[in-house]
Amino acid sequence: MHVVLARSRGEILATIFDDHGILLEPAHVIDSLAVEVARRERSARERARWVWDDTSRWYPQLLREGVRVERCVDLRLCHAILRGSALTATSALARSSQDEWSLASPEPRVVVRAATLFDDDDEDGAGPASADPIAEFLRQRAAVGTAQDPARISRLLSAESAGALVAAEIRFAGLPWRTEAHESLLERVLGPRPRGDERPEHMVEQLERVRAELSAPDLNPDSPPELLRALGRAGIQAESTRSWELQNIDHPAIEPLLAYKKMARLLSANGWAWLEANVVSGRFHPDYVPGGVVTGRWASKGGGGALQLPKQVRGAVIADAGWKLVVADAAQLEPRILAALPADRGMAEAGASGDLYAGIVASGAVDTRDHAKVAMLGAMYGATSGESGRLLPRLAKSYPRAIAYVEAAARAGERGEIVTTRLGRSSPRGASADYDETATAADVVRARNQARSWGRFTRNFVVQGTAAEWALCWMAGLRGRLRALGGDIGLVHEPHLVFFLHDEVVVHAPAHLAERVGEEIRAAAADAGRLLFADLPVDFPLTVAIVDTYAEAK
DNA sequence: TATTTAAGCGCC
DNA sequence: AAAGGGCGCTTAAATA
Repeated sequence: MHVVLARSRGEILATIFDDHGILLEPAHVIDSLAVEVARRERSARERARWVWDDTSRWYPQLLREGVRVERCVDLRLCHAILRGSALTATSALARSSQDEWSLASPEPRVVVRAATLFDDDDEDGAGPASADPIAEFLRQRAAVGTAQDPARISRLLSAESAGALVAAEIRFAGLPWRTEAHESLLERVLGPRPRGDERPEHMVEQLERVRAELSAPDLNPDSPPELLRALGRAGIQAESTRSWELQNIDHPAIEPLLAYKKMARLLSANGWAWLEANVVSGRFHPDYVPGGVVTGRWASKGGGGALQLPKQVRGAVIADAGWKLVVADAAQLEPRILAALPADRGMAEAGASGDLYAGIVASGAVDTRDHAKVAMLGAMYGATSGESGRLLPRLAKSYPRAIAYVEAAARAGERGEIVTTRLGRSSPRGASADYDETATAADVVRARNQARSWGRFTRNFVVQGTAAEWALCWMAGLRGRLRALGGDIGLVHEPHLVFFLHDEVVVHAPAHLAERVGEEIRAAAADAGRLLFADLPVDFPLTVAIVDTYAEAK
């Protein structure tokens, strides 16, 4: 059963359809959404799927009222997939022109109130909310119906929508963050917190060494052009001031300079200011954007930088007393996806031992584990030169199916065609790099480079996008399993997801349930593998760590 | 002065 | 070691 929710002049309307899309109850006003949702969610018989324009506009309020939703359809996210997918390209939806459903989600206003984060829901705001969700719901069902294998795209839509629920729940619950631990880390690395915006002590010390070694007493190291000039005057010919380039230079100024840069990064990205802005009541609330990346990966927004939390500060992520963090990481996910996509049995076998790269060495394709890794990265990203490019042919010889698969994706992109992930997310169409007889040699070169660059994108798209689908299925399944394990006593009282990082999840769990959480995470990973690849002999092993602090994992 | 772009670096 | 895919954020520099 589907319950389509709409807002109209301050009221909430529900329209109910059965699983075949037949109208059961016409639109009627709901007095209290939380009461209505809670009632239907309790009914084992009904199995409601809530259909709404945008999960981030509906679900946070329900969570604050203590109500969880098992299943939903996020019309905006599903629309984006259906509009672009090769599997539904002939549908009316895909052939229609851009409309309000194609637009990005409007910015929900967020205010800090009483030391808690709230979304300041603008209930009558513009955006998709003003469009008719019933018409869109029916249009999307029709689009799915045009697919040759509707189960495939349906699975993707379910996973995408479940991901939106997960993102909202993670944001609501937050990642346990110990301010004192973070502060003591900052003091250890940077020195005491300075007044105002002065440089911390330890940065000043390193900077003075740099200035002395470069004979540049007034150097501002935060200005790349100025730094480059100072280096030049000291006889250092650097192309840029990037750390990895400076690393190779033998000069007494380099070591303190790199130390300074490292500290400057910590200070500006995750220093005291970050802590004050992003940690509220012992929780960091990641602001994920499901489907925010073309490949289907999540993006994040806001100063929290959820997807870029440096390893350096993860020691501040500490489980509550009596609780544990269960950290699980899908080992070598993308190479395994690459093996699974074309059912490359040889590569799948290489991964069966647990270390895919070691397996590739054992098969004799390359000599060392490092070579295996670099060669695989080259296959997935499209290396054109260097060691990676040289190793690629050896990989192609041993694993022709896998390499042919990504090569085909690259060629398709170069021809201006779209490519599609396992479950049916398609790449955008690249700008065609055509040229005619009037083109100069430079134009031709430019067009060719552009085509190759787009080919590297489509090559990576199928792997990264399918890996993202796997991760969505993994989390969606895990979410259900955790709720069952927790006994439905409330999100933050049960084991619950608190962090996600492309191929890694963190669950905050009562200590006595931590072992069982680990088992559920593994079971969910096995389910995800089957959801994407049925009974193909490819497994997706995990490393699972039960820890008190995130820094202990890996 | 305000906004946009580029450099640099963090994550996968 | 630093090539090749995807991001977001902060700061400084460039532009309006």
